[in-house]
Amino acid sequence: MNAPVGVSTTPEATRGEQSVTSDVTSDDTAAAETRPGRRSKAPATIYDIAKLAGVNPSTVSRALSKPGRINVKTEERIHAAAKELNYRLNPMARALPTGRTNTLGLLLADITNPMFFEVVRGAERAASRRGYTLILAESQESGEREAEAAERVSPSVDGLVLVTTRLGDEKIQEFAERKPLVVINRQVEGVHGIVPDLEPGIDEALAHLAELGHTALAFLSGPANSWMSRARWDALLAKAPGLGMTIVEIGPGVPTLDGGRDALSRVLASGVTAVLAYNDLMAIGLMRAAQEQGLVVPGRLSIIGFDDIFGSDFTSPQLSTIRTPLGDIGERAIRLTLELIDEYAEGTPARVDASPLPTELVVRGSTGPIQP
Amino acid sequence: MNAPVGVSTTPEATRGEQSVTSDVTSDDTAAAETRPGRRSKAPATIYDIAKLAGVNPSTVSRALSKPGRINVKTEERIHAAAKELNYRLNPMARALPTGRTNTLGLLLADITNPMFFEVVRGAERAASRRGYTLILAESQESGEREAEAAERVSPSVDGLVLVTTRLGDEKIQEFAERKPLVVINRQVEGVHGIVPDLEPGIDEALAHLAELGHTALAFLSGPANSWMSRARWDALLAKAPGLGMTIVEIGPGVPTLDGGRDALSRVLASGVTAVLAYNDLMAIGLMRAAQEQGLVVPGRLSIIGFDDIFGSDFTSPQLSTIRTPLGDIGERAIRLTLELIDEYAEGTPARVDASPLPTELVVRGSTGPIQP
DNA sequence: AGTGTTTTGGCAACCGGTTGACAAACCCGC
DNA sequence: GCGGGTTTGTCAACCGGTTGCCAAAACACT
Repeated sequence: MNAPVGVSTTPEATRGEQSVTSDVTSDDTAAAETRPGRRSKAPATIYDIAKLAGVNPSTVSRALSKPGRINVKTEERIHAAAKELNYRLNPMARALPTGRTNTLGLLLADITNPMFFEVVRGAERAASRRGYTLILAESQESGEREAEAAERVSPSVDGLVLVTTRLGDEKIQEFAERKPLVVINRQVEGVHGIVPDLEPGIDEALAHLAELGHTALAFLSGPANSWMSRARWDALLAKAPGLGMTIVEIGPGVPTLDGGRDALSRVLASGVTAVLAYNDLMAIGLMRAAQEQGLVVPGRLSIIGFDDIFGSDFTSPQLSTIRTPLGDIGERAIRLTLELIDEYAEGTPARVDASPLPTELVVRGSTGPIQP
Repeated sequence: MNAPVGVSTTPEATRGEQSVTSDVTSDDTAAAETRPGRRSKAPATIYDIAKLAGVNPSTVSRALSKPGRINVKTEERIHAAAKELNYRLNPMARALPTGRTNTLGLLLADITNPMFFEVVRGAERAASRRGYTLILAESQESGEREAEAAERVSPSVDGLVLVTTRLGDEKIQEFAERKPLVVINRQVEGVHGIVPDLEPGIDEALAHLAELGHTALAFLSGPANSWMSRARWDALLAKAPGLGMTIVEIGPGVPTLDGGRDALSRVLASGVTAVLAYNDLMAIGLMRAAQEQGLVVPGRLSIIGFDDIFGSDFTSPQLSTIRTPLGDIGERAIRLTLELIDEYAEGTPARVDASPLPTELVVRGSTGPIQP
């Protein structure tokens, strides 16, 4: 009844009224000058270029983004005009009709966690290689804020990467069906995920501890909803008994220095001689707390972290840790996201690179022979 | 001669052909369902809402962004429709006519430097409080890449913050006249800058060292084009002699662990007993190199860093350092940028908060009495 | 010279919002 | 019941690009 039907428009106003003067072969240098006003410069548009080069705006558009589509001579003229006007494309104007922003969102739980350094580096590398810009957002380890951030960022990116997300599976799946999405350090039904291969690192770590004579281990687990914490625990649980070692889980805990500190009393009470912590931050926190109590590491307690973050070799003793190939993970996540975008746009099925991303043990000073 | 003049258009195609069925008071819940297809959901637009609510799109626009402009009854109906369609505004479409993206760019030299943690945190806090989203970009300590990043990010943000930029003054001024721009840790003629007040921290540090008996100091300087490195050196140079101490500059060096390491031989050769490094990373690098040579810190060499970054208390001994209020700096930079944006848009002159951002000495273990 | 084919460039619609201008509808007091 | 002032909602232009369609121009080949 009230649907707007067949509205007719009056003729469109003339967009470019002829600017009589300004001979095309203008006074070269003088052109760029900006007189007084405040921050004057209204950036040049393709319409300005078109006028200057004496062609249609659509021709400018093509000359600039479809090399070869246009006569070489014209193309050159247009490029010259663009340079003269110091033209730069308006990404929003381009995004509107095409729906592509050439931008990817990377959501981190906590910028303050050095774990993300290499992920970001790797991601940035892969993205810029393909001409994409990354936009980083932080969720402060809160699922709610993360959902909000994803919501906010989502409309202006072509794809999303969630790093060690705190979101629930359903929420993730929901986002995944709106946009190409990849999760890092997590596996969710129907969603692409990039996870390291824990096995080699864990095998080495367990062998290393066994060799040092440890038989009673503890795992300091991370947040209860952390997929990766669970994965690490599951792997340890599966392997340790086979080597004749006992292992207990202590946690969950917050994945920070304080989370590690807070676990000390439970660690001591458990009577174990070696601890694997969910991540390096917790390992370091635990180590510092132990040292403050006068306990010597590794004499009294051997400690192993996960990830090999920046700073894990600042401590004394330096931290032994199971290194995760974070840079590769970030890089691969972006590459996969890009594949998904192509798949969505062009129908070419994404090839997913399934080669393993192995972890490895880095032996430093925080592990040692069991006290006689 | 070839200017396009007075083009007339044919009637605009009907945007919304009446979708006969779908009674407005639709089957509530059932509506959201998405059938098969690939990632189907084409997001709802204000046109969809308009159709559903039986009003004009412009009314929808106003209902959504100008509360009060529209009859309460209609507004409610529109909000209901928006909710039902799970509408979310397309930021690009909004940005195009208004020229405002509600987005700010933050350019960092190196994400890997923990110095930026708190800056980013503070900035994020201030930005999101005002409904702005931050875009982080990294320049990897290269002026060229930084210019490129600024160039790339600039068109899609309302303002820019440069943190310890490696750009030249002219380049910075150039960007500043295109967009509201604030620099952190730098002062440039005609550009707004946020810098900490070095004096208190440096005074305390010098007094502390004097008290410990040191009389021969060195400053490990950072990159040659670092304004902040120069500022720190200048302040030290101005103060040290007055306290009866000698001071030499060793540098320039790269502002990383390795930069600090590499300076060791020159430090030892200089015969000083205490060193202030351009930043904590260099200080830690130097300390570690010294310890590897069997030199005891602080016995043989006292070391002070700058900034108090994450991890500066991981070392042993823990690093004494001159703390910079990084979070406040990030926060204030964003607030100022926002003021500049308002000034530009509404002409209300920006009020700049000029209260000092004092540094302070944090005494930990890396400084001690001079060896007898 | 005449016809067929390929290039080249212009036209106008479109992406999804915002906004100035204006007219219709409503409200008011007298 | 009427003039004047407000509200409310519609119209259409606009932001700055992209792109399908098409006609004109250029080129090729008999």
